[in-house]
Amino acid sequence: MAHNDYKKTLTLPRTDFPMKANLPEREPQMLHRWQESGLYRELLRQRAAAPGWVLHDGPPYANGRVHFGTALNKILKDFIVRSRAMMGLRTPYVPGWDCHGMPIEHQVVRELGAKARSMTKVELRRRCRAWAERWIEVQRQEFQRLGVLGDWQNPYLTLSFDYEAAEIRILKQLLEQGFIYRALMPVYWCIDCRTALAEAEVEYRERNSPSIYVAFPFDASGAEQTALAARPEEAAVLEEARRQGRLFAVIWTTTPWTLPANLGVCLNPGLEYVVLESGERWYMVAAVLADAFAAVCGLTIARRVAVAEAALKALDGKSVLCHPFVERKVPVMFAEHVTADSGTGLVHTAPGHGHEDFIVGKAYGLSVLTPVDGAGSFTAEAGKYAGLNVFAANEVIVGDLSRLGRLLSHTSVTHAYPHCWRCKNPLIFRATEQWFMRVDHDGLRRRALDEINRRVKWIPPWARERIANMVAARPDWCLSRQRTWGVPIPALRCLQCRRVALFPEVIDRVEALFAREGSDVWYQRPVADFSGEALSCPQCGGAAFAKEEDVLDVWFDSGCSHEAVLGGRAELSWPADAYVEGIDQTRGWFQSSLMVAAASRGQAPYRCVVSHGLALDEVGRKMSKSLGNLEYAADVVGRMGADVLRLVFASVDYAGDMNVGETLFGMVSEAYRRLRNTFRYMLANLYDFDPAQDALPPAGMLEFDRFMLVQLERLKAEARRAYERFDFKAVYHAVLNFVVGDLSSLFIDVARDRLYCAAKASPERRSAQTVLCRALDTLVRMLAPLIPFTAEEVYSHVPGRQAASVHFLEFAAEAPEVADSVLEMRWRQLLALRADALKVLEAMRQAGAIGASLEAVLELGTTAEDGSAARLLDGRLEAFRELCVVSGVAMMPAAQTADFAGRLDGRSETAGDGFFARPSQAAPEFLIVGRRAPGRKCPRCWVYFEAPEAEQLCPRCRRVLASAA
RNA sequence: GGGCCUAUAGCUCAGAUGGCUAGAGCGCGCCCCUGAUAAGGGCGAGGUCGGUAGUUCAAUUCUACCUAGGCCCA
Repeated sequence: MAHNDYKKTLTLPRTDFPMKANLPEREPQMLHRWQESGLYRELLRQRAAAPGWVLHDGPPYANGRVHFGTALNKILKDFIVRSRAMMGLRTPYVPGWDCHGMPIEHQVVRELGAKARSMTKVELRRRCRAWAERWIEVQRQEFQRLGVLGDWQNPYLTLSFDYEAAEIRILKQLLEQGFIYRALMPVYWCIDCRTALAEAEVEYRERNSPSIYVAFPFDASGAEQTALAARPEEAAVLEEARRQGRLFAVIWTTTPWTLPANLGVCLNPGLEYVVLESGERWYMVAAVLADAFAAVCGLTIARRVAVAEAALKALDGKSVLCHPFVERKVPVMFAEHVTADSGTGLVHTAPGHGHEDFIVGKAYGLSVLTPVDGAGSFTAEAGKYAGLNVFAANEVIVGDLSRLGRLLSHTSVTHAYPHCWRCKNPLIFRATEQWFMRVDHDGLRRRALDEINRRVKWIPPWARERIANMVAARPDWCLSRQRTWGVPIPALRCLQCRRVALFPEVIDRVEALFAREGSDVWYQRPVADFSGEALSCPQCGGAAFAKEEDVLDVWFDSGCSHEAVLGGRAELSWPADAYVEGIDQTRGWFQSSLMVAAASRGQAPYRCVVSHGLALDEVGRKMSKSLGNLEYAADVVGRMGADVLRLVFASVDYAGDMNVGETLFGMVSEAYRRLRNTFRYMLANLYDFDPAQDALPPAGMLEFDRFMLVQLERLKAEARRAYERFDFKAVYHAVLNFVVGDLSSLFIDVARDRLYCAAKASPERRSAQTVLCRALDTLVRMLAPLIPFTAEEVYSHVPGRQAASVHFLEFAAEAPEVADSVLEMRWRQLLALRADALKVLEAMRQAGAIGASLEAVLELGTTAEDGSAARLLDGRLEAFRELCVVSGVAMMPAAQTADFAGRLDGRSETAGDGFFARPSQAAPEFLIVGRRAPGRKCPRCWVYFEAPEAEQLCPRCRRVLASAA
């Protein structure tokens, strides 16, 4: 036989599985097949009897394409749903969309331009609906393309009739329970969008504001005051100053425009105050801020008199101050929100323009003055400022203060100021009539906190404290919006007394009509269809009503989803097992859902909340259109495939923000190729293997192969634990380490000789194949939740398939029978010895003595006198030879070992005529010597051997061929 | 200003109750193989574990403060 003919006698790898993934083309085909075969439905059918586990989808906003952030969220959800399914659970997943709200209305109105103004609400709403539906379709396609498995044919939409009806039903329930009230209260107000905004719709941006110190004169005409100073002579001086109009209380503000609405000045009861003499005037400020105040206002202080505590107390609630430019006496009040951080320790208070101001004002019985309309212009109540825009008025007011001698300092500050999240314009705080949900009614806040702290599991754990802090501090929820695109609040206004109210019986009719015809009916039908015949105003008995047209906050829409979706679908259940959203939803959906559920059901709507960080760009900047670094999922998927994008998200720690860029993509693409190729190699060596027939029981396998099975068990357990705690990066890294470290560079390298050269059905080859088959089966299941397309493709080539799709399977079962700690320990030692042997071989290679490792033989010596070390290799010399992939391994006589030890003389390596030697680092009693292999290379297996010239092949290959013949 | 969080090799991640020369994969450098081949293998160089102070026989691991960054709030 000619030399190169022996190749035909080998069992070389063989497979159709392509090395090149070509995911952008292959994945859509796979997706099509899944859709055709109804994979999602079939999976649920197969798990029909299994315990359910529900991830409730937080609805993305139906506007725009799917970018990295949205993709990250859906992919994490898919990891979770798929991995729970592979734990044997029944995991229905109903995706949803948030369809109402300002962003859509904004876009639609902008596109319509001037036409929008002449449109009826119903027409405008029709456009908004069409807009939302268009984007839902786009996103639906894009989410599916990412490989996200769910009920895409029947998603939930907040604009669907039944959803709107459910939402109205919850509103009614909350109303009847006493949570809903209407009040005049300061709220964030966007003068551009002309609507109230929820906390969650506010974003803080840097803004330049005026910074002014304003003097409020003490009322000179008033009756004699309590002595402000303790010492009689000082008190007399101050009283004299007051009578002459030379005594002032000083406040600091950055919103001059709120001064027309000023109704008082707040002090902190815990602070000490002083009165400073400068020129003719006396100024009252907090003691600790006195110097800073004087410096800012450029005042020279002649005298400093402490204000007596008792005198201060006596001022409480008394209208002893004059408004700086309006004919108005205003009281001194005490409030804890006043701090000594900045300003003067005295705070100008306008109940119509500030939350704390409102609360203090309420406590002191002040009215709520709001001389500003919805467009941000002063009303007649503001006197001479009527008609002015509030921000434009700043300058005018400052000018007036200056003329009147009330302005002590005028500079500007740059600070974080609330802005509208949609139009990005600065907001104002303005009291308007709004609908609210009362957070402290019926112990709601306490119950919500109880749920947060005791019942719900938070991942990562610190998310608990965050939401708890927020809920503990949150104000009542402003539910109403003066917009068109939303679920109408079915309130009626009495035409006689103008009182606005919600009536349960009206809501019942509304609910029924919404369920049948959608919420447009509110605008289409006459009021009588809702009010019924007998309705009368509880205040005045009036019987004529008009419809109010405020809509519900979109956060209330989505906050009801647990009820509308989990409570309304047979395959789902309440509460959800998990909510999974970005950490920003702590103030959004996590909270709105919780408030609604805790109020209506007394319980959180979720058992567990997983929150993730933001997807940032390569250098850690937030992705945004304006920066031009916004990446769309579809672009990456079209370039690299969904599985690579998914693997990217699987590889990083989602608890924090992630820098997602080309570096990461490059790295993960490489890892993907590595995984894919190893799969390919495993498949290629299993083409003639039927696990049912050919697999060996562990007891029948080679020691080394059994050791590999033990490693595989460890991986299995690790991955399972990682999936259980939603730690996908741990799965990713564990799998990659196993594939690269244990399989590719170790097992495959070592077992290759057996796979290729041993007889096809020989135990040593079947043993190796059994390892490959079990590893392949385990890995393909383990990775299925992360890379569903590739896993399916691999699985379709796996011998002895048990299901039509890998996604119907469960994670590989544990195999406790392979555990063998003695064997494991022994092979760890052998591997350590191998690592040292490889260093010897490397030294030989560097010196040009060998190329391939089979060109070398090794000799092992042991310096341990009792010979215990050598026992490690007892009967395992051939196994160790395979492990090192050399042509021979032998033990050295003691005398020779001593000779080498002498030559080494403590050095880490030595070389001489035809040998390289080094002591083992792992097991110092061992000494390893490498030499060039004697004899010649077997043309079949490439192992060097010594034999008479007549023998072409090595003894092993001769045996193999003889047995085959 | 307040709350919560993060900071380990160029990159992505490990490092349990504090304890030997801090690990892995990728990338990088050098080399090998050509029967996984637009593959595969070996060896190697990379880290004062954000900084400072403290507790301790001993700190990446505990405490305080600081710096940088993130989210949320004022």
